[in-house]
Amino acid sequence: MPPSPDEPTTSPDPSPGGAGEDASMLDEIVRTRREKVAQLRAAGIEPYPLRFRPTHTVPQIRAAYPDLAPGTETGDEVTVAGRLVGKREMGRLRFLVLREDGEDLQLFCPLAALDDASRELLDHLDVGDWVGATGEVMTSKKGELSVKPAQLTLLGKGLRPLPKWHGLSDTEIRFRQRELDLVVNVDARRVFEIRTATLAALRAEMQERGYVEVETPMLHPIPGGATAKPFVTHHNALGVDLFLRIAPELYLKRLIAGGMRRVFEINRNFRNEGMSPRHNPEFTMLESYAAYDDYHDMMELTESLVRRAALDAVGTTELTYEGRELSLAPPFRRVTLIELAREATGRDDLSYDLDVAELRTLCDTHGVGYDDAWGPGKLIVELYEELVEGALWEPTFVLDHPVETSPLARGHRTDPDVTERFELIVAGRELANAFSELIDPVVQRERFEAQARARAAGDEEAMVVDEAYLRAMELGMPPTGGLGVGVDRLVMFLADVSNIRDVILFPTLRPERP
RNA sequence: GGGCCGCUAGCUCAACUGGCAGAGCAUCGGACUUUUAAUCCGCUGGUUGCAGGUUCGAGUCCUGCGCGGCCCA
Repeated sequence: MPPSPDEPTTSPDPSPGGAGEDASMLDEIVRTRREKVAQLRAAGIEPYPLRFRPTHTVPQIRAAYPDLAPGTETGDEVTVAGRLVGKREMGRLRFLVLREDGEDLQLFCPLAALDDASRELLDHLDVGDWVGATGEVMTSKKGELSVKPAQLTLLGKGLRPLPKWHGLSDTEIRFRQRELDLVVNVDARRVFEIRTATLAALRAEMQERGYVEVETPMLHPIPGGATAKPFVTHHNALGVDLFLRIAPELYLKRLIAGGMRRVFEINRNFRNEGMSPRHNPEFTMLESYAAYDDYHDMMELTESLVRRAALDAVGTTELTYEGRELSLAPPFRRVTLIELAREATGRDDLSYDLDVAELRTLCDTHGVGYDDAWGPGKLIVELYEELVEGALWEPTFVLDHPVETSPLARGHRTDPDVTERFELIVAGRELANAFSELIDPVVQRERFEAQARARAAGDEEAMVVDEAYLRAMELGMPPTGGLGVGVDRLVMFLADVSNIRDVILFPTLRPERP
């Protein structure tokens, strides 16, 4: 944005430095703290030192002295560190509160007990600063576990104020400045601890089952492995457009063709579609493939993964989600998609053999919109998704999706209209998707060509023929079971949050334009 | 993309039908040697998201825009 020509050219940085006459409160706070930095340096105290060696973390101290009587002096000397989140002054006695790893520890500071440099520092400390302390572990008269420092060390001076005890509730600031959210809101930290534990649990379960973790490309020459709109990027040296991956599926199956018996990958996928409380443009998937397995094996694997994640991350499979009870304890209900669609429409004769015209009428009856290009399979899936999916609360394996919407799944062993595929629905949302993989390269080529025709007819999400993948299949593939699990959604259930942005540290937002 | 709601001090929030923009906490100055959101005294702090309009007068009403939330597509 060019400056207006009449405006006198000044420093582009509106922050202090110039003499801000009508300084806001924030400007004043920042300026005061910068002055404190200068004063500390003048006193020989470095506000941003190189290193520090605590002997204990705050949680370790709390765990080591679980119940000392009030007024105890242990004689034990420790060195601790953390962020200053509280400061109470009582004349020549000061109380500081250090927070580390989400736990607090009081520093009990009679000025007389401190050396000169520490006293000087104490006069320039603000809530928000990083502080180290060396001293004796003791308890106050009221029994509060404390360290009585002989020495205080400034570890990093903060220039901005911390929101104090009203917390921080502005959702936009929580997402844009996650660091502030993490400092102020204990619950934010809890959610991401659950996320970390969930990822660890998923990896552990896969590794124990003999799956090897691999990394496949994020930059794809053609998008594939799912029906979704991709992000496009450009490689300058090669002079070609590349696509951020919408799914790792095809690369992982090429590894199965290459003889890697069991593989999995946990990483980001990117889909260039609308955003919502349940969709972030980049999201994390666990995808796995196992030679010799079919989708029944994948159901068993899914149940184990979900149970393991719940037990490891929150200690139980019996959750509360959005105020309702939700049990993630296997076994999960199994029911075919066509049965659910029949129940919802009251049409026992519903089948993939029905006329498109009749199915469209049925959609109209139930207020379900459709596209002219859709065949019977897609129309029935739409009926199911609109009328049933959102109402499935307890974990449910919805089985046997039609061929039309499942170009990478193999045909069902007994029913030619459908594939051996399932989606796991929990609380009305798709948590996992799996199939007995299609391993016949001739059939796969036909499926790709059908997709290409749909694409040519205007379906932007339809797949493109992937010759590299077909070549791998033509090398010969063993029977293969494949599974994808939406990690963000799993964490949402475990942490009981409704907005996907609460489980992603830095969710995608429209850029700030101050 | 559409509908609804929100945006006021660093934070959390007030401000009636259009009538002097406020409080608590934080900041700053002072008192205080066992506090726990310490307390007490005093002082600061505003482009009411942005731009325009109506009006004697707009945080409030109208139009457009920005960002966010929820619902829908």
